[in-house]
Amino acid sequence: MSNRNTELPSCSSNVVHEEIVARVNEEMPREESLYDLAELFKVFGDTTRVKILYALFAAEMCVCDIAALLNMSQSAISHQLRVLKQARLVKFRRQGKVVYYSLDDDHVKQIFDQGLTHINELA
Amino acid sequence: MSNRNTELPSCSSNVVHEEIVARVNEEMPREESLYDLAELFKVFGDTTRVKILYALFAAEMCVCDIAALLNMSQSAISHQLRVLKQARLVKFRRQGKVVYYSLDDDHVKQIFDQGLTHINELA
DNA sequence: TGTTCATATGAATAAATGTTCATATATAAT
DNA sequence: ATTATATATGAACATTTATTCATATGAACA
Repeated sequence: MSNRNTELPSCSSNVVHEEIVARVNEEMPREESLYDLAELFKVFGDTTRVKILYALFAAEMCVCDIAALLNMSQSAISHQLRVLKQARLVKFRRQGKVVYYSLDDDHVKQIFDQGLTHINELA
Repeated sequence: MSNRNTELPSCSSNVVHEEIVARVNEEMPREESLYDLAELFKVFGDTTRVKILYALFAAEMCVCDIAALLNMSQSAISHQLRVLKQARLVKFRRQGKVVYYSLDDDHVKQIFDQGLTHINELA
């Protein structure tokens, strides 16, 4: 994912609508926000992680429970929980040997619901 | 702790909280919805595509404009527009040699705004 | 102490993905 | 027709990523 900064564009510039490009450029959010946004959605862009988050919408669960629910290995779940943890989407508490995970964010559900709305309207 | 041994996965099942797993399993959306949702977010999970969509929030634009705006090759933009087209997030119209792209969805902006809200509250 | 068990993690592997390069397609103009 | 130009697309390449396997960590308990 490299972004070289060469100078002018690829098309011959009499086709580029300079005013529009300039105006849109003004209205674009900061580069960093766009990057962070893509990073957030990247976390949501995996079936396993989506399933884990939906599971945690319903209840706090231990790693073992989640693995059982999704019929996947403990290791796979643990790796993905780490991703969710790093994105600050889940939190956890330890109780003896067992680690319980739960949601650490209020927006996820809303974002997912919006996404489902979009999907359902396509169908 | 009484426990049947179903032949579920990885951890020894006396730790799995069967009732919780069963209940959560009931509440999970259909497998297909979860898959589609992840696919949708996968589309949002790339900086270039996020930028393109934000650009189209502001105005209808031709491929050349977008390439100029983002300082990227026409080919790269065209490839990504194809992904957005397949996800039915953008539509286009042809006018002579120029193809103009615009948004084909009302939810994207809302989803993105939710995402930005999330990000900003982390900061 | 040593054992057991739930979870975490590093390394390896396979699969997916974004960009570039070269080229094809489609439209307009000469 | 021929040329020019805006866009699309296939192949190649590099990079990222999800899972597995083996093993480490950390807590309870005999």
